[in-house]
Amino acid sequence: MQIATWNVNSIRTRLDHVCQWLDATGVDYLCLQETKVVDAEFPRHAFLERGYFVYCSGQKAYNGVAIISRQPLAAVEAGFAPHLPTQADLDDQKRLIRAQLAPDLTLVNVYIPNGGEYASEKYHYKLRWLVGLYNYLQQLRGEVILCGDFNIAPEDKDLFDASDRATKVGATDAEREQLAAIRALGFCDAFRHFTDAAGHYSWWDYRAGAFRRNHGWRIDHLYITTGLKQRAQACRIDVAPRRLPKPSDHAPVILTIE
Amino acid sequence: MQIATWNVNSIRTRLDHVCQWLDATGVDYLCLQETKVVDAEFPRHAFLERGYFVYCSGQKAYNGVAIISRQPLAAVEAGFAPHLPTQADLDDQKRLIRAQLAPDLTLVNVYIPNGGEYASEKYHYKLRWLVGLYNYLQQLRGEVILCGDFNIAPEDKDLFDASDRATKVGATDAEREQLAAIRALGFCDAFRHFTDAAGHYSWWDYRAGAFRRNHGWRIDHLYITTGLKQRAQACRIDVAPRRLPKPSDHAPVILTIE
DNA sequence: GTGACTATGG
DNA sequence: CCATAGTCAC
Repeated sequence: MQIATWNVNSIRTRLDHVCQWLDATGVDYLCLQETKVVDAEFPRHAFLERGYFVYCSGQKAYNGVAIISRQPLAAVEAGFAPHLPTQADLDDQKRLIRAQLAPDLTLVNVYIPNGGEYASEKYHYKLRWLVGLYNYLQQLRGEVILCGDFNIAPEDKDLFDASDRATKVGATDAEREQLAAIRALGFCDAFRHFTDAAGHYSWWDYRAGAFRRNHGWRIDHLYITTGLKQRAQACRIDVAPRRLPKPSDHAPVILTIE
Repeated sequence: MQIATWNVNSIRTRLDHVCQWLDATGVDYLCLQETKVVDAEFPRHAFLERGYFVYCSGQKAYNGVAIISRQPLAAVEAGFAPHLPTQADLDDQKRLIRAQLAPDLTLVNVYIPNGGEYASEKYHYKLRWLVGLYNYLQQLRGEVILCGDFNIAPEDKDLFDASDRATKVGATDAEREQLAAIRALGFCDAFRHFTDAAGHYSWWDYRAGAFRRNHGWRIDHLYITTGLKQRAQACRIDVAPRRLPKPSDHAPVILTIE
């Protein structure tokens, strides 16, 4: 079974790339972020005709998440509110969708805020959102796959240049600590389960030839609860779509579990 | 010798179409309108590497004209001012470029204002501009090829629906009278030299499936002075580029003279 | 409908 | 650098 996460930076603009990639890889579950489209205008047709089911939670212009699945999914819920009505205010931005893959297996797909400038309004919103996510995950039961665009490089080896990281959003202590707290709920970074190597990235800025020079960040992650660790067989980043004309700035990350 | 006129609706966006078309037809002179780019950013390279010379007069976002020529051209001048400094005010918008093709042969490439709504400011500007063009042409000597996007259908058979034409900009009496005055300087509509047939158009609105239904207008013209009439061998509209994906709303018109 | 502009977000 | 929205022009 293959589960992938991909920030597509507009599903309408990237539809051809995503469909070609789905046809080539045949992943079972594809978690998308930054779909940038309201649900009524999500291009479901392309997925339906390939035998996939579409579950999405989007908005105009920004954010938006979706799960594309070979199987129809149960208990699909968007946002925090269904489980944590106290933090329904964080649902104005469409950044979370979850589904039940099996009686004991939940899939959570997140698009964690970018964070803007260090110490800005957006930065604090990102930290607040991470607390919200912590609360949300805490009340889940059973095995969980938590994936998406986290906009956080967990370690210095997960970004090409960790200098000045005290104020480098995506690599600051406060963000990493929030992510560590989430991990402490029982999650394992599936990519790091297989390699310690530096230089593996999932995002490269469009500017300044960042991809060509491999000036990237590993910010797209798949986290798995302990019960899934022994079933995990591989986790890799597929750089190929980032090489295509008019690519997303992110590459998909694929987890294979038996 | 082939001379063509084509409103490309952005030379940067249409560069591939124009180059393919140049390669296929090998026209000697190509007059462009609505290049929508300042001279410094005109994509000359694509033409230079095909053995063409580029002469352009453009501005940001709107208007802009250019002559692409197999031969280097002499006496290239942009706007009215070089010959009629009194109407230099009409040169704020880049709508005219001329060149000497031979000692006795001048090529004038124009992008006549669209005219907006009937009786609007823009409509009156169009009529003023036509007077300016009349004055400009009057002082030229020798044979002249005057071509471009005139935004005027000379006769009712030159548009798909001539009803309500009293207020239909592009087909009003005032515009046609100005065009007739210009023609009376000694010009012949090269296209009409070869056919009287209706239903031949050079522009179709992007909206409402206008092209598919052939709801067009013949507003792109090549006018030739009497001395050139006997040398004219054909004048045709090439509809093929309008069928391509992401086309200009205009088709090129080609005059063949011996 | 298409393109270019400005602004914003990333 | 890329994508979106809103605006304007055609």
